[in-house]
Amino acid sequence: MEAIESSTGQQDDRDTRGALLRAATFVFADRGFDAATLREVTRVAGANIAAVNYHFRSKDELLRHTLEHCLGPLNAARLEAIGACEDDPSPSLRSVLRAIVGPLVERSRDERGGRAAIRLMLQTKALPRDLTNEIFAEQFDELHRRSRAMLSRVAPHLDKVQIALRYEYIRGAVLQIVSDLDPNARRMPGLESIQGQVTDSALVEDIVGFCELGLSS
Amino acid sequence: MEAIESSTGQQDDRDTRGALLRAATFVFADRGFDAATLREVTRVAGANIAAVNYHFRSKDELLRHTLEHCLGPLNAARLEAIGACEDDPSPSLRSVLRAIVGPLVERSRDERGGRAAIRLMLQTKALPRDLTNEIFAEQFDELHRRSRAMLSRVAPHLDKVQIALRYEYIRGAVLQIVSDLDPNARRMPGLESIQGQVTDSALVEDIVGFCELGLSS
DNA sequence: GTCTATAAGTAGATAGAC
DNA sequence: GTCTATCTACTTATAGAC
Repeated sequence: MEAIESSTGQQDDRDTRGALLRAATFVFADRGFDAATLREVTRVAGANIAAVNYHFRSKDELLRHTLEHCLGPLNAARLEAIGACEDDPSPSLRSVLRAIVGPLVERSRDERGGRAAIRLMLQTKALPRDLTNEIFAEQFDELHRRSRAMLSRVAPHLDKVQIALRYEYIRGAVLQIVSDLDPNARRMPGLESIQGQVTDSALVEDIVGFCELGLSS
Repeated sequence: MEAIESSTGQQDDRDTRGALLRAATFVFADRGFDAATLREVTRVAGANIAAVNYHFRSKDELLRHTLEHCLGPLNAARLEAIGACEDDPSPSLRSVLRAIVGPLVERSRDERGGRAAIRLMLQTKALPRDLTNEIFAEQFDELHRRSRAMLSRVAPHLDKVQIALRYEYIRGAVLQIVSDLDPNARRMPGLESIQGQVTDSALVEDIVGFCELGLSS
């Protein structure tokens, strides 16, 4: 019986392997992969130091599984949102932008995996490595391709290069504001009025409004 | 004579202290502060391992001086650009956006310190620490305050919160595209056409155009 | 100012008992 | 599967000769 449960890969509660994944998500996101130690991860997980090398092979392999564990759900939500646009016979620019922006903003507020996923995305952008580049390519290349294709459909006056550039501006704008709103971010003078007051949906609408104008010609 | 030159703080060539600063800029930016070792820095600088603790006190203090060394010139260029707008009796939205975007894009292409400065900014955003937060506050808080004030002047239909949000979107868009164009960034399918062809000035004008529309109402 | 040698600590990984 | 104990390697930092 336990062998069957173990083989599902969805037994992330109570068992050591799942506890290690959740602890690694938190510790890697908080301190960075290089500064994080396996001892810290196992302490948070309530596991023994040797458990990491039993369940995963190495610190690198733990990072791989951790990224897939926390980026997978985020990616799935974003793909579903874009998929809904693709199924819409007459999508609007605004609805496509909501699909691109919404899932990121909403999940970034989630204490569990969402916020950590954002931090790990920023870390990977700031410190590219072969291991993480590979994982991010698997996770996000299809999403970005389909997102750009949808943007092209609803903004047909822009050519391929313009779409690619502006899609990056949109991604950058979202990541910037979402990381500003992270409770761990440094207190920026002039942003205090934002850092606690803006609701998710208001923020999404504001970003979408900005980007809609930016794509309007 | 040498004592006078040493006291100017501008003797970054030939001497060990300057070589260490330049090497640290490169190594910290490339591998990240935590993964970088002082042995690697001193090897690149052609100096001895003990030189770091003689010229700086510790790895942390080397980081502090390195950040000030490479963020200072970038910050000065950005402050000068905003200052020119402030002196303009009737500045345009476009000229203010150029002042915000231009120096970052232009310097990001500089192999020497500019590209490293961008990478270090991204790392600090992704991995906030007391030490770096403190330095970034000293370096950039005034710049951001004055940039937002100028945006308010040329976009008077937006209130303080809207200005603060949209200033973050602008910063995010610039940092995103600039880090995409870093030769060390991962090869993103769909961005190949951009990663080698767009000129600095064309890129600045494109970002400025996008943001100008985004601020237009 | 620069070097060698080394101290003192901690990292990831593993062997082997249970 | 989980634990203790330990191995090997590498880190920052420093003492002291030159």
